[in-house]
Amino acid sequence: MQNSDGNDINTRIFNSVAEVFQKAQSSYAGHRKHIAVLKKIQSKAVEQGYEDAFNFWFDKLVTKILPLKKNEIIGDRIVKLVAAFIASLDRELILAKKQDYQLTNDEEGIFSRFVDQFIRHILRGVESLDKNVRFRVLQLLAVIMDNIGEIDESLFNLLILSLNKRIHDREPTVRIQAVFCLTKFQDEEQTEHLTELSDDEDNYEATRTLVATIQNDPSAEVRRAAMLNLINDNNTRPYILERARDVNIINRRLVYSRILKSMGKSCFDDIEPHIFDQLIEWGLEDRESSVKNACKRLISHDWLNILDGDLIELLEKLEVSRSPVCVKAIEALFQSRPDVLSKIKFPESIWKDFTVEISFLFRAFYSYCLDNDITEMLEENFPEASKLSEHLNHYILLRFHREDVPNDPPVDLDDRTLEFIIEQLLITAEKYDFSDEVGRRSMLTVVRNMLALTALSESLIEIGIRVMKSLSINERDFVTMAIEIINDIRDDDIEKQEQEERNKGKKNDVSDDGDDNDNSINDDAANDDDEDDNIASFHSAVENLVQGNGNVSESDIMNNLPPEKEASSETIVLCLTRSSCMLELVNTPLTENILIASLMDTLITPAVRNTAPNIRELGVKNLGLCCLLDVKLAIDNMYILGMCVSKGNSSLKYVALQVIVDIFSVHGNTVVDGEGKVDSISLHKIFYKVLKNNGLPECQVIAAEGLCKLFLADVFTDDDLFETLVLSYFSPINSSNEALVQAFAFCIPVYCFSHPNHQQRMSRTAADILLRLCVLWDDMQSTVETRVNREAMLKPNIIFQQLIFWTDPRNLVNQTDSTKKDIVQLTFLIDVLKIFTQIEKKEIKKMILTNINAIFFSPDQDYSTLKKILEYSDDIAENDTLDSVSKNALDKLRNNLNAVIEEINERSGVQAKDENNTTNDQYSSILGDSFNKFANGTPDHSIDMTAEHGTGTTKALEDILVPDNAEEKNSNNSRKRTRSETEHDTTSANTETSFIQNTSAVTKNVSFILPEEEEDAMSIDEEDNGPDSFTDV
Amino acid sequence: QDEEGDQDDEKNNTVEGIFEKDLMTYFDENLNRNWRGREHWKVRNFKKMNQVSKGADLLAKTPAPAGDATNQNTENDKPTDAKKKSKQKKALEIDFFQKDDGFEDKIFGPKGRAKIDMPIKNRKNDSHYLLPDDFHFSTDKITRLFIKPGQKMSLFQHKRHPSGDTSSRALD
DNA sequence: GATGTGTAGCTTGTTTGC
DNA sequence: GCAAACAAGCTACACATC
Repeated sequence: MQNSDGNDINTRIFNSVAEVFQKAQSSYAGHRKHIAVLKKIQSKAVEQGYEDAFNFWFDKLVTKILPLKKNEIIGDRIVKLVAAFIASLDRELILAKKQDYQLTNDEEGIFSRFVDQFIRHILRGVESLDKNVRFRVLQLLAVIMDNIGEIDESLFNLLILSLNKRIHDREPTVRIQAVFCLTKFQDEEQTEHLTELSDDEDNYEATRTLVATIQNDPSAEVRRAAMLNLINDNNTRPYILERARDVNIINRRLVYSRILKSMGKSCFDDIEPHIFDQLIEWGLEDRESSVKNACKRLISHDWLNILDGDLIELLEKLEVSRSPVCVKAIEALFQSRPDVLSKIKFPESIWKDFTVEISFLFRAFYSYCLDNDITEMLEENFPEASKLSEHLNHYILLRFHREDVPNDPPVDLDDRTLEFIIEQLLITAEKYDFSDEVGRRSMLTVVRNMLALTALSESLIEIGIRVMKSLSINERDFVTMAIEIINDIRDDDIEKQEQEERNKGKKNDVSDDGDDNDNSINDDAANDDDEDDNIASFHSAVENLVQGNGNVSESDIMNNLPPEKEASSETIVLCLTRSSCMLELVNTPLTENILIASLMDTLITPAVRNTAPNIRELGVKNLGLCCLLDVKLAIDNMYILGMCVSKGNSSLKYVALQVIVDIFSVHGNTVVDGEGKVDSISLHKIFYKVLKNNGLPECQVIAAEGLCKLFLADVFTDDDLFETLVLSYFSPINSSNEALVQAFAFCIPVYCFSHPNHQQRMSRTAADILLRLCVLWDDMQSTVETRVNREAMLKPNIIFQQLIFWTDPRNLVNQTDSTKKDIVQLTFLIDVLKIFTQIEKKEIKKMILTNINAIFFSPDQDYSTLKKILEYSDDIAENDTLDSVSKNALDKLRNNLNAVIEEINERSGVQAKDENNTTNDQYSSILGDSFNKFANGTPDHSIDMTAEHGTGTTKALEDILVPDNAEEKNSNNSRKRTRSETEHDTTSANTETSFIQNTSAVTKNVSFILPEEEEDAMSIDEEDNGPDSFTDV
Repeated sequence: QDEEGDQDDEKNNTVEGIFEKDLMTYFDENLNRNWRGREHWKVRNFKKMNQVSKGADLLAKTPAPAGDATNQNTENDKPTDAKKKSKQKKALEIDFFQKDDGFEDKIFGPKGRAKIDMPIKNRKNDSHYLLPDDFHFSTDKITRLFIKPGQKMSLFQHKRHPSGDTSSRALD
């Protein structure tokens, strides 16, 4: 080949290819043509023996687009061009092979050499330092992956190696492309190497990598790419569907709008039932409406259409009796598919042939029509009440007295099914129209008879009682009927026992009951070391305090001898279940409800004394429900309830705690602190202890939620207890108690934003909370070994942000124009600035300062307070050595403050006459008055409040205000010292002692977080007498 | 200013007591996204009261943090700037005819292993980036009594006395 | 890590085509 | 009559910058 000719051809190839690229970069428009041209250039080059030259220049030109950013459209166009070119070559080859053409010129070899060279070329950039290059390389690989034919093993290995590295690339965009590439290897590997489906390590490698990625990649988009491209088979499906709870909204939505939708009918067959239920529940209960809507659409649109609009079949697939969320599903369906709604009919012919699905539809349809006032549909489909009761009775008979049913139904329904149908009918009945007296009476008879059945399940008891309530004339009528049923059940049992005794002879058989009780007592002992003592004191407490137990002696109870004619424990449970369901629906005071008082004597009080845990718990619940109806009863039983919480086993604790909270919710503080009453401090201590005890997480949640309720209701107003509450939210030992964290995450902001007084309480305690947590965090960083444990603790900057948000007056509801003047957050800031010097770690100082500008300032706020903040921050700026970031933040704060203060000065210039002669301090007194005449939460007010609650933490908080050693050394700032000292005079006589107290308070708090070191350290109250204190009452 | 005063009066007359429900939905909606709490908490505007309760905006339009006034004055430049930027972007074109010999070396250049990989600690996450169980705390849940869920307290009626012993009277 | 800007992936509403 | 196609507008997340 001649040199000049060679150069000429070489150049011509370069120019031709470059020209194509040049044109193709500006638009997708001519791509078809460009590809044809490229092919022509290639084949001509090959003809002339310049195959390598073509490949060389092609690769060289593609290199040019590698550094282009992700969003650069030019890059995408060239990538598309390359992909289309390769795809076109590949397609031609396949077509040729199929049609068995003679491949004259080794097209296959040309193609594979081109591809091989191309891939090897761009792989040179796969580990480039430029992230864009890595991105483009993998993007190119991803788009050509489907069309590269067969590649040799060394290249294959190189590719896999590179991809497995890039799946851990620093950049999410690169990882996404790596995922795209890897997905192309799944299918091939499985078909190539897998004859049977197994999770054999080597063969499943790509899929395994993708599964690891879908779960562990920090980027939502990468997980999304894996989710949408992972092969969907029995092995991988759980990992894909699990993404219905991905933290990312889009990923969750895609499970419903893409994954499940595309699965079509196989959703019902190929997904495990419990996962299927979960998916529906997650979807319909999602916090995000878009996810919820996607799920609703899937069910009511896609799935219903798949099943040709057969609603019953859809309900079958949803397994309505298994998953309670189906109620929501069908509601959504009714709402979005009026066409379906109008087709639903309930002719009388099917009334006796109800199935699970039909009965569910019946109940849901009725509720929907009722809620939406669709009277014509109600009239058309639902019969008069007497008919309903007749049908209900039919199914009750089938379930409980099958022998009495004359004609056995064609289909044999099992007990569970029948109970479900009965439940649906009862739910319908609760809201049914019983204006027809005949219908009402017949339904009442049916329901009363049903409630007398001892084999009735708990859910049917509950709904049965509710129906009875709705049928009753008044509450008295309702209570009478319920108690009649309860008495009958008990009397029957006693009669039965007597009968048996008469039959068998003697009472030799102490039977199972006694054994059961013994066992359960042993169970209790396992839970608590000193359970025996507890039971003793428990019983004596019952003895002394439960009303109307005059005649039973302690020894009777201790010996566990049932009084004569006592019903069996099974029967007692039946009675207690019914009575608690009844009591839940009663509202008239006990004084007007003599029957319930008698129920207390005959059923409830003995149950509270019972040694069987389940009976005792039911007894306490019943007792609690009665206490809600009578303040006197509540007062009398506060002590025993407190005992149950402090000495009982976990489930008794759980119930009793709920009862105490409910009593407070209903009766307020009248139940404590007075003659013969339990004092509130003791009860506070109980709450402290439960809240602290992370061995019983469920009880912690009740304590937390309960305390929040009571604070919200302003029943509790103690600052110390409140601080404890907030501290347990942030405490790392509770970080794994999700329910607790979520309770606080909801309740604390509701509390803070619902009333200025609430926000002020937060503001008063916030700085101390922050300081304690900073100290703890610092401590944990140095002492705790594992990263995971260290990360259980929130970083101070997050805590600070949170506290700033909670104290921000702009978040208050019921805002008035005085909100702008609110200084509740500023007092928090002042407290923080005061404790700032106590913080030693630069790191923490930085975290506080860099967030300090989230504080809200406005010229409407109190001048002297703003001025004070400025002075404090000036002090810090002068005396602290800060890194530049902290300093910038602090300067920004000072600038903002200066601007606001300046604005106040300007405004007041109109009012104040001789402003030139007035010092700032004088200003403060003038403006302080005039600017705060509307604001309730002035600094004076908040100080008053503090003084009012001057115990425990508050003391500690005041102590914290005292400057620490470092401050004293640095005492050239006389102004600051003077201020501190002045304040200090009002709170404590001796600086030295205060300082010591302060350190001890901090230490003490540390042990609160790590309770194993000091048992009662959580209780900030200094003089906690320990567990026995409650018995001293 | 006068307008605000009037609105406030109106608020005080209408809001008191009546809008317990509105307050409840207000809290439910605004705290919806922060249910996970702790590290997943994010600052977000507590704003949408207008839509929740009919006319009365219980939450005054939050005054924008300092510099509110400056927003409207000199804003003519910004849109043009944006347009310029987008034009500049579109103007980019590659000269495929230019042969730059050092180009490939720059791109494929030396491999500085360190920076291009994700830190090891980020490669595995025990949460698997899944949400925790949702316990669905809501105003509805917390206003109900524990053992008598049919009975609800009214927690959001605004009461005068912080001691408030009788103010939490439970309602049906 | 705080901040501001950009953008993917919808959602909504309207039009157009089969 | 329904679905596809399209623009306009929205929001959570990602990216960029300091």
